[in-house]
Amino acid sequence: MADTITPREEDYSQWYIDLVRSAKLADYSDVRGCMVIRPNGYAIWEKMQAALDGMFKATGHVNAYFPLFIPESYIQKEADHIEGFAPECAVVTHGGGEELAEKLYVRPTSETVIWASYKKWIQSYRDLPLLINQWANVVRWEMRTRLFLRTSEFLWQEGHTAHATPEEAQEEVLRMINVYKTFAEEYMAMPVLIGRKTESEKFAGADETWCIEAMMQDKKALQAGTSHNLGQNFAKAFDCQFQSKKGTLEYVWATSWGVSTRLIGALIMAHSDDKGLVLPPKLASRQVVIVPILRGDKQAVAEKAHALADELNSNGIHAFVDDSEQNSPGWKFAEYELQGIPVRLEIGPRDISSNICIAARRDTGEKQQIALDDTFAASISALLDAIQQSMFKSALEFREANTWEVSSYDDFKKSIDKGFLIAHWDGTGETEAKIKEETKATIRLIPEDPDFRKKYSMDEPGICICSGNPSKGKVVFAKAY
RNA sequence: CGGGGUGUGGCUCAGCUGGUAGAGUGCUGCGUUCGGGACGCAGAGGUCGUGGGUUCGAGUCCCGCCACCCCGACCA
Repeated sequence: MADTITPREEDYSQWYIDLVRSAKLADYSDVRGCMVIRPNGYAIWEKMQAALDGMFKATGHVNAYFPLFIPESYIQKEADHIEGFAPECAVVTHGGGEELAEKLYVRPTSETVIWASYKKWIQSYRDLPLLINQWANVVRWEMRTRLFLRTSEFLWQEGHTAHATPEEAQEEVLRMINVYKTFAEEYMAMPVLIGRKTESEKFAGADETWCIEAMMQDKKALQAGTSHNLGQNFAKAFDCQFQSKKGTLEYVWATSWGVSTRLIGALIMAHSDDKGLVLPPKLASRQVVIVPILRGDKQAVAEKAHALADELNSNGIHAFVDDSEQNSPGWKFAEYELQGIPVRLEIGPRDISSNICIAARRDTGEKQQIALDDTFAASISALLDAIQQSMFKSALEFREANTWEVSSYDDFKKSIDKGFLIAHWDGTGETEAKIKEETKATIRLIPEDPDFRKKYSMDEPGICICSGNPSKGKVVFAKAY
């Protein structure tokens, strides 16, 4: 037997760790809180990068790269920013054997170093908008880490844009949070709620933070992406002004937005099961594994398997054959299920003689016969599409089945482990903090999707579940990662 | 930072009242197998986290240190 995975029912947290390690997605490193992303895990990140990068370019953004090291004086320029990030920064004090005149912060995020450049690049309204994205690693010295979900160093992308008007900036904030939503739903097959963060949950240095929130299989919430409206905060901190068409000097309006390797954790916790990883076909670098049953005329079986793989690959489906004789077919079935390959094809002598093969889908485990005629590639392609759709559908059904409206605080406290709770809130930070203190639930977001708001009649005024004060509308509470 | 746990072949771990290190799995070779984690035979592989101490003798007992993991408070 290979590694065994703790069942989700028994210990969800241990299941997650067991899965990450036995599917060879990541390993712990010898440095606290850091992980090695193994090829199986990195392949998922590469697929994510490719899809997102295409979407960023399609919305007019370009890539650039800014330095890892940030002078201490930069970090200190924006008051909320330093307050939010300084405690969790790694700081370089020595270089080349000598103490540095100014400490260098290993970037926890790049607003400051980027705005130092933007100040030099922006003089006129003609220089705007400036739409730049960077793929990079960042370091945050978190107190408690968890593979993919929160590591000391992680990979991400961060978009940083500069605009001439607040309206344009806000449009950008919404455009990008919607790009994330599209990516989460169409590629990750993971439904998300879109909305705003409360004052206490927003990004350090932002006027407003938008986010997408997903529900994991243990019914906890995970923030999967954020898009911030930075107002003129960083422009003022870095004295970045431009001359408008009218000739006046004005501060630039800014946004920033990012998603990280945390998405891999989200993907795992949204779909995978006790047998291992379950990957949506669009994010699987290997979509189909062909396992030949090598008996009888072994060579003929192996050749047929390779011919099928070739046919799939030439139709844009990523297929490969495992014809090694070291491991039995049973071993291969289990191994590729662990690795989350969406479709497995079995082909043996008796299939060849009846001109079929057996297809097993990873998400449901269902097996079906596929005809080996000129409809073959189209059948597999349709099967992959069906898997992608059905994964999204079941995740959505799961979220909907675990979203509840509650109207009393007693009910709220009793229901908090049951998923997303929709309840009235008086809008104050005090109440928010009290609820968090007493129930560990936080306000995940103030949803903006009109259909969602309507479904739960979120715009109707009411009474705050905790304070009993008037509430202008409902928000979504949950325990979160 | 508080609480808990663990450091012994690549991995997971066993090792009792101290006597000079073992299993499963993985790995290498050969052969038989192969439609749900097959089997036989033969091999390779360990300064027992680290520094001291007790002892004729320490993986085991004592003291210190280090590291990592898990559960909480903080965060993407």
